[in-house]
Amino acid sequence: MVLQVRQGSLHVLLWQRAEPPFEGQWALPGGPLGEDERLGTSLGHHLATKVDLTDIAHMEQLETRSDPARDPRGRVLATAYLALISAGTEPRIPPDTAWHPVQDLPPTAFDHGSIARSGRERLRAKLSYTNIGFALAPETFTIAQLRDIYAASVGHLISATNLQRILTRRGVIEATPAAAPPTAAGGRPATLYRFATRTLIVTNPFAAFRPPSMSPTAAQ
Amino acid sequence: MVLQVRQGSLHVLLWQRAEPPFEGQWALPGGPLGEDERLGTSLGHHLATKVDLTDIAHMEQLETRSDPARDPRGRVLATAYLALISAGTEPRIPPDTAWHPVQDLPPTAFDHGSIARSGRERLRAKLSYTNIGFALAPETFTIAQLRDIYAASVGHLISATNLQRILTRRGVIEATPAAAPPTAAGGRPATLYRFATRTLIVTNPFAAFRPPSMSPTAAQ
DNA sequence: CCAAAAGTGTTGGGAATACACCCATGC
DNA sequence: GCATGGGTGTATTCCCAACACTTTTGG
Repeated sequence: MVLQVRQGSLHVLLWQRAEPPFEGQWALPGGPLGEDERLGTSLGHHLATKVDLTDIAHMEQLETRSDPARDPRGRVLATAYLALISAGTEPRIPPDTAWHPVQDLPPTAFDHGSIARSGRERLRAKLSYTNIGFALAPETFTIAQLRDIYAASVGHLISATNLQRILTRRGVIEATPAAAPPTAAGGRPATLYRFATRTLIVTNPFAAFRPPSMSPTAAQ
Repeated sequence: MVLQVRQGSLHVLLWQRAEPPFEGQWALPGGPLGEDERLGTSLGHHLATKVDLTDIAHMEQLETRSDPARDPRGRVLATAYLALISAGTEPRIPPDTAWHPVQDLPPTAFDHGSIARSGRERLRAKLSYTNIGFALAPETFTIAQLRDIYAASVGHLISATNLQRILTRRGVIEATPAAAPPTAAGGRPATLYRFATRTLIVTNPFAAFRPPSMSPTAAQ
């Protein structure tokens, strides 16, 4: 499943089925596994060829669905992946695909609605203890932009003030020398930030049960 | 993969292969998926019939491995599961299987060593933000016993004092009226505790980015 | 009475929220 | 100057680790 923050809310790319089963309903892009492929590279090929998606900022495996009744044509196993695209990039997509808000899905084929919701949960959880936001944000961004991306992904308001402090204290984002000019309405120019690393890193490993005498200063 | 805390450390149940490939090396128990089964029930059947395991306290899916070279005989997809057994139960197991400490594995077949380590990581993480300890602990237990189980699973010392406070504050464990008698060396009798619920519950959902004005008191 | 084990009180620090306040720009 | 948006200072709260201290048993 491909997720992107668009117009202030989290969207998933869906493909409208032209044939039964589930004709006319919306499905996640994907396809059968090639004989000598891994699941991840297979999905990469399907996304590139079918929906012309090549600029995926992060991809990870979600879960494998195995209900024998999930496909009326017979047993089909499906391994779902989470793929993220940075806000602002506008991939060319075929006419039978469209972006849909995850919190307001159209009728979906198979168990794809449930997969989309579980992918959203995975993203929401990882935003709070990893740097996975790098895959949703553009190369550089203002804190206000990043706050909107986080808010759209987790589904509730986020304080820009605290977001900046949390992510800088953890070393997830860093300021660049550049600044974004204010709009016509005025206002102070916003510092442009970037993610310190653009590969997935767990930044908040221990919610509790820290090892003894692993003081936060020693953790540096 | 079946995990249990035994003799103060986390063990995994392995089966010694009698035939090539990987003859003599140790593999995770499992087997092919039946035509009309789900992955989870299939694994349940394999564990029950092959290694006589029926008392699994918790099971969840880990990940699906798809490297075309992971099995020299040809392409085999494998979906790994994490299955936990309560400490103290002693399942009958066939003679060609044995418990091995996860931190000191024998030579393993396929990618099963890597799967075992990733399962341990999943368990370690979930211990800190869910009640998953219910699946490793017996029905009732003293805090000292629970501390040993947690320490074996996460791999470092745990303070019984703080463990008790954290888990009771979160409502994960609760005291029973009963107490365990002290040993011959004396000492105050230990209160017996139990897990409030014995199904998986996320108890620490927000490591950061809590919704606004969701005060911890209002969260009750 | 003493050793041993369990449990409670208490202190200190780090992290996160909330909010007041200051900064820099356009008009 | 004033509105607007960006950023910092700071108080409060909560959570957790650490450790001292009390409780309850066996010998």
